[in-house]
Amino acid sequence: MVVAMPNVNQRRTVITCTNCRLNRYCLPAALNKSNIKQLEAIVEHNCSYEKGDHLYRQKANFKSVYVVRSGSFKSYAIRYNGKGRVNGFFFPGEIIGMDGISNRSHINAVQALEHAFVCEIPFSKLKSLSLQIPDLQHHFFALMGKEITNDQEFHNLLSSYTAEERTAHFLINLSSRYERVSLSPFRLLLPMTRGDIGEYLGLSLETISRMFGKLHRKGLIAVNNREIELLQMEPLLKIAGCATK
Amino acid sequence: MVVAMPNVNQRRTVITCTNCRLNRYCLPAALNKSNIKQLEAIVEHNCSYEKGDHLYRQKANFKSVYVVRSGSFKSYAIRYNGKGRVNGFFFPGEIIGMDGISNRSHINAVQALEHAFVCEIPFSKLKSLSLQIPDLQHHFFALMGKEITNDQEFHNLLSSYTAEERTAHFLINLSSRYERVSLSPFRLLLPMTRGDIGEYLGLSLETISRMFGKLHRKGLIAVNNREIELLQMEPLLKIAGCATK
DNA sequence: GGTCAATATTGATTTAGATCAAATAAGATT
DNA sequence: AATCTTATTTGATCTAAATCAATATTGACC
Repeated sequence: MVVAMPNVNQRRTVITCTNCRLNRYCLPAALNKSNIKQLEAIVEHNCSYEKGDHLYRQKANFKSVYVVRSGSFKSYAIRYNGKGRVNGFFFPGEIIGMDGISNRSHINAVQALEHAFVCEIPFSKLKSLSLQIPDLQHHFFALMGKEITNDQEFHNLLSSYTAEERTAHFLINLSSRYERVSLSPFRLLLPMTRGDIGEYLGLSLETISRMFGKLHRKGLIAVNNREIELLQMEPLLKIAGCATK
Repeated sequence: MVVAMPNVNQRRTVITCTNCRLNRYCLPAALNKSNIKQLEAIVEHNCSYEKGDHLYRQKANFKSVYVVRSGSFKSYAIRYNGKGRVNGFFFPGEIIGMDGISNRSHINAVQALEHAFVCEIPFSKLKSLSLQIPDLQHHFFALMGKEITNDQEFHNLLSSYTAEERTAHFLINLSSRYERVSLSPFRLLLPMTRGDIGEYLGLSLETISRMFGKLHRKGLIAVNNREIELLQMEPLLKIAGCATK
């Protein structure tokens, strides 16, 4: 089995925000030491999930947001007419669960793509703490804002990009998210299937496979099943519609 | 000229949140009377915009969020490669500007589709006030959460709906937003062009025109230029992929 | 190691919607 | 009212990606 996201926090010591290797990318990033202690107190650390386990299901009551500590997840929604599937992937340091804030129940289901750990943050406690710690409130507004801008940029992608452009964008996006948590940005181990990627990008799984082939033939990537190597970033960035600078 | 959104607040009296006819759908909805007074104090009421005026442009500094009081707006983004266009429409009672929260500058431009008034709420003041008024913080989290779930549902639409389904969904969505502010949910006066709708839905303007024709031929809507009448809601809801309950 | 199920690739064919191209129609400007 | 511009409709043609179909590969499980 390919383990895309190495499980980096398996030591036996008690894990806290203070000693977590992801604390620079997570909520503590915005806080001073004493505030971090306060945050730590409301967080349930290191909840474990096996591949295929659900973090939550569609329409589940919303009570917490979650931060991925290791492993990865996909979120998906199926409407009553059967339409719509994967709408997000989550990697270490990223927050899951904002789809439940507005009406107290999740519109998506979230499932582990591999063995994974998350930290659970009860939202009511997070809100209370945010009233006391302005930096925390500010940071959480910023995180939600980031989610909004990401989703809107994705709207552009789905409404105006070709299959090749979407595929390149997907790889570039993954690359920068891997890099953020000190994983190689050039050698991507994908935890999801071609089918998952296709649903996410609004393409068929066959098209994903073909686009990987096309980018490979152009010499921009190397493909070995779930392992994708990015060989030439500049042209990839260009195809992906990202400013290269 | 078709005036889609009648300007409902043109009286000469001083306009405040307390006497605004939209206060049930806006931030004050979550607040008690004394809190509303506090909110009122930080809001710049009734800024006026003519058709084509920009509320802000891409990359403009973020300082405020805005609530539409009357009229309507579209938001759009153009990437450096020229791809991507309209990504949102805004009607009375709706909030504009969340695309600037995460990194202090707007990723979209927002332009008035007709003569319009907005209220401007400086975000730093809103954040400070939210620290004092838990209900306000809660409500703003909910509003941002709503934006997130809307965007994600739109992801599903763009990745799995046919042209006809998207068009029906668009009309149904508009209908419910019009109804929310006491406008007719069955007689929609569209302030935007077919081209705007096409960009928004990831379709060509010709396809929008054809889909309006198709829904008309099925007897579900009547089309008279920018005026669309919804004649049969049940089948429309079905095509739009909405549970009819 | 061998079997099975899930996943991925590759090719052939089809199709939904884009694009190209006029012809109208509506609004704006004089 | 007359002109000009912008928006809309409708038809003909083209094409990107879906779908259908057949292998091939990989990983999971006895």
